Amino acid sequence: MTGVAEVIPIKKRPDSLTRLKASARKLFVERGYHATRPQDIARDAGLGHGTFYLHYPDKRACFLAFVDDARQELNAFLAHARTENMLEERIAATLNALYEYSDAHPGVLRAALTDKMVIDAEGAQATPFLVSWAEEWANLVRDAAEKGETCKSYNPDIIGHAIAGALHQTGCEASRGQLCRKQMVDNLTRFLTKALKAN
Amino acid sequence: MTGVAEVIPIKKRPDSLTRLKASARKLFVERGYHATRPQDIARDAGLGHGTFYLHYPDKRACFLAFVDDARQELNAFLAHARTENMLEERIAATLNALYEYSDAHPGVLRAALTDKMVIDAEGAQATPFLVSWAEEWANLVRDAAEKGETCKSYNPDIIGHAIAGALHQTGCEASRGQLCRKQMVDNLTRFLTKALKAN
Amino acid sequence: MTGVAEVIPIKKRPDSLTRLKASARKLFVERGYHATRPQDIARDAGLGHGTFYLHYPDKRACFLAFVDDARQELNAFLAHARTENMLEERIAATLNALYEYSDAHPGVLRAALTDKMVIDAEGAQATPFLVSWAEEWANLVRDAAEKGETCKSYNPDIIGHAIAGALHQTGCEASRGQLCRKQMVDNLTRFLTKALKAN
Amino acid sequence: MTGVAEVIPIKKRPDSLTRLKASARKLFVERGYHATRPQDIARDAGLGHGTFYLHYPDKRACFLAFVDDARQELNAFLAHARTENMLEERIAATLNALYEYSDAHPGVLRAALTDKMVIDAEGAQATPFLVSWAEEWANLVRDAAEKGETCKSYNPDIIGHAIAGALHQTGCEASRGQLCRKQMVDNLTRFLTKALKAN
DNA sequence: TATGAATGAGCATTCATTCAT
DNA sequence: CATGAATGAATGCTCATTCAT
Repeated sequence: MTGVAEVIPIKKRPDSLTRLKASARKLFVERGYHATRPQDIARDAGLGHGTFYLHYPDKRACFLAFVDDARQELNAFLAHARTENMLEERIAATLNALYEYSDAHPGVLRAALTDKMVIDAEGAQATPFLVSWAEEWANLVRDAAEKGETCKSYNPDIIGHAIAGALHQTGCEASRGQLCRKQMVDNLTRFLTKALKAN
Repeated sequence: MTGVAEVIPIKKRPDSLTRLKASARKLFVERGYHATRPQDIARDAGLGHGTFYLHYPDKRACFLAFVDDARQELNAFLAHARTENMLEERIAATLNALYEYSDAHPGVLRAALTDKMVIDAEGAQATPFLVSWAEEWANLVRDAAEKGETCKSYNPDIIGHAIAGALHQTGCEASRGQLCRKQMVDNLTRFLTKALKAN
Repeated sequence: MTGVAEVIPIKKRPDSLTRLKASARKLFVERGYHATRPQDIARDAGLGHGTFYLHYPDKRACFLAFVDDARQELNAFLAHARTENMLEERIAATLNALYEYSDAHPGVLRAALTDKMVIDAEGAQATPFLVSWAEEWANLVRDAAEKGETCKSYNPDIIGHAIAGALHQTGCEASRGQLCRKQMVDNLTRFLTKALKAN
Repeated sequence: MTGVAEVIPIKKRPDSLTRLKASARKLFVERGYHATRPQDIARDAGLGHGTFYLHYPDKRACFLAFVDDARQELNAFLAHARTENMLEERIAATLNALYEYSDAHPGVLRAALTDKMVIDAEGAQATPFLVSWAEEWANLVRDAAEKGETCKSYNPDIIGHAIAGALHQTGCEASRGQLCRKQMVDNLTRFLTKALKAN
């Protein structure tokens, strides 16, 4: 009530974009792209639905922004996993980071990995999330091969896609609570390490 | 009017359901679920759009029927692969069958594997295609483990999902023409065999 | 009630397009383009608003069709006026036909002559109604000049526009009931004849 | 804070109303009434869009003010034309003034003469621009008739509307650059003079 | 069995206007 | 005076589905 007190809530309440983002994420995860109306997002954020269009040109852009945010968030989680040295450690660290993210943001990856054809039969999402993910695994495989840690006769691109797909699918099942997290990391680490390692 | 008369036009033209199925498949593959209207399917089949509802209660049922047909078709392709004895042979045979099917029906798997949330936020597809596929791989892993061909410490369900996901993702990329079919079968066979085999 | 009776109402009731056209005309005349919603037109026609889009791709097309119908209708009225020989007679006949049409369809010309910028800031109506009208008067002036009936030093295009504008404006006022029809035809006939005639 | 201090920034920059007026005119001319949003006007004027409502109660009022300004501006142009004595001179002077204004403010007349129904299906614009214009011509005709310069058997109101319409329509075409200005004044002066003069 | 005109709930989006700062 | 985030009624249009023929 005094001038002094007013200093404290520097950011009194999250601004509308922040709230829209949170609501968009929540609803895209819960209901999927097609079952979520811009109006629902705005209402969930406690805003009039005109406000939605103050921040996004259209619904598609909002979804794409959600995907991009998820991508960056996940990258932050995965970043420290890349510092590991040994292949097996790197795989384990990556899987752990991945499932940590999944736990922290249940369903987000599943929603964000939605095939772009679902959103827009024509449009071109810069690089579909899964593809960029596959590329990262391909690089990991390539690097390891150069270091002699990995069987050299693999085509890294193919293996990259295979790994990305395996993780996506197990992740989806995990997010439906069908599979035990700990076991999953353990099994997949051993599975991938065994498949990849040099000898 | 008599049975005799009916013999003549032995099989003039495929009946309407058959034609609807073909058109539905074509359009679901080309455009995806949401961008395909019942009307488009009927028109593509050369039928009035009321006829669509003579054969399907609604659009969702039509899509589900399409998925189910694809599942059965694929199973027929995969059937003889199960007769192989050795793990590696079975894996190679399965992959070959899978990609043969993909070649014969480009895009069908991709479309049929559409996440059910895309179709219907609430509804429960009996068993999602990918899940049933994962189960089959889980069984293969379980069987092989019993025979001592496979590392016994894997949880077959987890590994089943991982394999299904890997195949789905590589299959999608293949259907976009990004990866070479032959190399893919070779790489994946070696990758999976190495990951699975006992020692 | 008998089969015989059923032959009589060959066209039982006007089909939906006919009714939409009538309602569109009525509402465009009464309220103008912007204050008329496709839904209003359909409702006025006793149809669901989806039906509107069975017949027109959009509201603009419906308006343009209305304008075109009016143009053709008016042309039919004007047709016999062209058979007259002497300039003064032709002018008088044209004016009479014009105001007959205006009486038969009050407000239609006013609405149909709506500047295209009002409908669509960008779009290009083939030939705006008033312009095509101006061209007809330009031709009349040109013909008369060749026959020596008219002062030859006029630029027919300019004069054509001037006459079209004069008739449009007087027609608008007439349709608001401000000016007496008979007097108007008489005054304008004399005015135009005097302005045009050779000597 | 004192009157003295206020003298210094004599007229730093046009005040906001002036700038709004200029932007409103520009945009109403370029895009028409319906395609111009209050927000566009304010932004074009370099002002926040709340400011618009400090000066006008609503968009309609702004448009009406634009029309009124144009009317007064044009009157100033036409004023000296009224001082001419002979009918033909007065007509020529008026036309010249009119087209001078059109050149100085291209498109303004066209926009300002927008039929009031376009702005507001119900509302009553005090006196539509074209009507007041027609009245002025009617007065000119009446005056000339009293002086014996003009054929007395015309109804001045009808002729006034006819002339106003003719000038409007030719003006529109001129503003689209279809007709030559000089020729237009010459042709119309002769046309009107011939039509009006006593004998 | 086949048709396609008709339907209207529903959707994405716009825009004139308000009001707290 | 000035601002611009916020609003929500309103709009043009789509599409899964029905039903009279």
